[in-house]
Amino acid sequence: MRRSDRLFQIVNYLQGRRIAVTASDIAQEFDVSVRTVYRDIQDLILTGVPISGEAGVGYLMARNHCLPPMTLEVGELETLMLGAAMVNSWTDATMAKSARSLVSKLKSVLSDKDREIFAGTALFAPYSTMQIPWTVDFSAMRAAIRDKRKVKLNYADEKGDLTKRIIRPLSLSFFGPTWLLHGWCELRKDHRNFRLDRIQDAEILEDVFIDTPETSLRHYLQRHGYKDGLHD
Amino acid sequence: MRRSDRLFQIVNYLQGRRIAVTASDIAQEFDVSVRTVYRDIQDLILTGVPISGEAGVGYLMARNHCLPPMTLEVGELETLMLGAAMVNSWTDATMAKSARSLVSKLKSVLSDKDREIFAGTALFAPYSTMQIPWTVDFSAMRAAIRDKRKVKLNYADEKGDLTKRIIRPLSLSFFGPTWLLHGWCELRKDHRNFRLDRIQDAEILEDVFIDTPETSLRHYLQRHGYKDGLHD
DNA sequence: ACACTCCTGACAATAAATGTCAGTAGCAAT
DNA sequence: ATTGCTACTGACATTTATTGTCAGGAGTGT
Repeated sequence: MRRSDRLFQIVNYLQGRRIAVTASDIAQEFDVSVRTVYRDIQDLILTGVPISGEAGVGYLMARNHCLPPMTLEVGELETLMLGAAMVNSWTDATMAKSARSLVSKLKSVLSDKDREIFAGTALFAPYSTMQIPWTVDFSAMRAAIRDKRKVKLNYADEKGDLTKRIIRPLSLSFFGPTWLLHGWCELRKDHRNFRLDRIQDAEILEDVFIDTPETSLRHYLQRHGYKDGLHD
Repeated sequence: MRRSDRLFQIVNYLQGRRIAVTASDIAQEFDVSVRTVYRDIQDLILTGVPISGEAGVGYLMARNHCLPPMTLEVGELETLMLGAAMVNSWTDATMAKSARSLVSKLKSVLSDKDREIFAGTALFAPYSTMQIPWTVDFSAMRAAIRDKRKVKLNYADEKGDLTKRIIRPLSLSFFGPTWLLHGWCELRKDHRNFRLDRIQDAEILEDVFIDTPETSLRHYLQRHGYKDGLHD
């Protein structure tokens, strides 16, 4: 095994671990000496990989994703940049921040010639006056989806009629100029979509839900033949 | 210089060249022997870099972009995937294809654990019934922008009134649920934006334009304090 | 045929990486 | 304070990988 391959695999190994890993563990895993592990870790840190090590504890690494060298075509890179611009303009402050740091990282690894090409691509996704504003906390809602927390909504339908309901939030979908929150509605006992701009109020509850086949996102997507061309 | 660094730099060197480059050129550029160059090229090809070599000619490489190993946070990778989904759903078939191949490449380098995390992110950008359809050839328009070709438009404004005008196309901007073509309008002698869905007809002309300070995109962006947070 | 290139194997020389050993330091528990 | 458990570093002999030289083969165009 080439050293550069081993370095890459050490990073993946550390990321797959939730608790600290000692140099001795790594040495055994990769069949090298502890001294070599110390050298490898030092080189990884020098190239910017965020590994922290504590005497008596071991090594820890934040949950990042290391991508190996990749070759992208012009169109793919344009997709990446335009996509980031769209996320920056059409999601919330948290995701916008991620989009900006992603672009910043890309720019730092692209050559000057590559950067010139982008200046000439002329594809933008600016902040848009056509956006319909929403007051829901996007990140909090995402956390509720992830942690399977029920949410109490005050929702105004297209006629302006208000309803209160408890839902199991399952996903968020971009329907420019707005977003839809998809969930299982306990009031209607069925799947429903809610436009973020029509949610008057959303309270994340302590109640946690467990997916059943009927109430799950997977079930809904399969039943409706979900189509964005990217997900399986 | 480490060998892995040199390999990466050889790729960048080849991409910066429009005509074939001999092993001898590369050897001089990097101060190594020709035999070493042959070995390096072979290793690059083995790892998937698309280099073609012809006896008597030299080496050629398609205009791709090689990214070195990168470390992305979860949010950045989510941005990337959601962005690709947005581009897939809200641009044209050409860019959608690039988006799909980008996602495919990413999936092929992500670990199984990483892929699980994405299954749980629950952020989508499906094909949307709210999209306002357009008949303009998006890719042809992008080519006109790139090649600085004037375009003859039949345009219907919001009242439905038709005008014919010749413009210098400068950029495309996403204003979900539609796109705007920005250009210098020769009829109005000023910058104008045109919704793609209101363009009845667009004919790319053979006439080529040269930017002047007044008519350029740069000028317009500076004058209007363009804001998307990603471009300088 | 000649010129110009890519390509490969073999091997001595050079460079880089590795493992062993010794020593230093930090943190927590006893 | 001592012990146990770890991270850390330098030195040096040994091992491994890489490099350059040399020789030979092949393809394309003039």
